[in-house]
Amino acid sequence: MDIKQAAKVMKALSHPNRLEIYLKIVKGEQNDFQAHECSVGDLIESLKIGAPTVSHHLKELSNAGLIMTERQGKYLITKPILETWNEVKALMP
Amino acid sequence: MDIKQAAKVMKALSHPNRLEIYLKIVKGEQNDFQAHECSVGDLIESLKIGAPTVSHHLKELSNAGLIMTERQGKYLITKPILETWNEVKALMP
DNA sequence: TATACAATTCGACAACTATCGAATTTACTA
DNA sequence: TAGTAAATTCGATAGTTGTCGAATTGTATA
Repeated sequence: MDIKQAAKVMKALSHPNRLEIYLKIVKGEQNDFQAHECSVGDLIESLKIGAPTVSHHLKELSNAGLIMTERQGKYLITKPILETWNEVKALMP
Repeated sequence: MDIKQAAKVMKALSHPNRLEIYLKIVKGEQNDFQAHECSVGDLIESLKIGAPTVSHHLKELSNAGLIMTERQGKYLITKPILETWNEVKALMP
C-alpha cells in the first residue's frame, strides 16, 4: 500500500456518514448479521439520509476497497474487507 | 474520540500531499530531527508545491490535532501528536 | 401479469478545497 | 537601518462532492 492509495482509503472514510456506514458494516460482520441487517434501507433509517446518497456512499467505500457488496434477492449484502484497513494501519505510526 | 471527530482526522489525511507531509513529520520525530529538517521550505522542495499550499496543509493537519507547529526564529518546527492517531485506531477495526 | 418494494442512475445544485500569484508579516544579518 | 529570507494571508479559480427529487432497473409475490 503506497501513500496515494492510502490517501484514497482515508478519503473514503473522511465523511461522518460514510465512516458510520463502514463501522456498521464491520460491526454487522462481527455479530454474524443476517442479510437485511445492513441493507440500504436500514442505513437510510439510522442515518436519516436518502437512498441515492446511501447508494453513492456504498460505491465510494467499495471503490476504495473497504467493502464488498452483493445483491441477494431484493436486498444488498455488504461485507467489510478488513485487509484494506490493515494495510493502511501498517503504513501509519 | 467519536465518529465525527475521527472523520475530521481522516479528512486531514485524505489528500496525498497532506498524508505525505504528516508521515514526514512523524518520521522526522523518530529520527530526532533538527529544526530545519521539516520546515516549510523542505516540504516545498520534496513535494513540488508552493509555499502557500504547504502552509495551508500544515494548518489543516494542525486543526485536526495531528501535529503541533511552533515558530523558532525564521523557521517552523513541526511535531506529530501521536495520541490523536492512536484514538482513531482505537475506534477502527 | 400487475403491483409493490429495494436499489441504482441521472441531472442538478450548493458547498467545499487544492492550488497559485501577489502582497504582507516576521525575523535574522550585513 | 536596509536588505534578505521564511512563512502566512488574501483573492481568485478550477475541480470535486454530498445531497436530493425524479426516473429507472431489478426482484419478489399476490
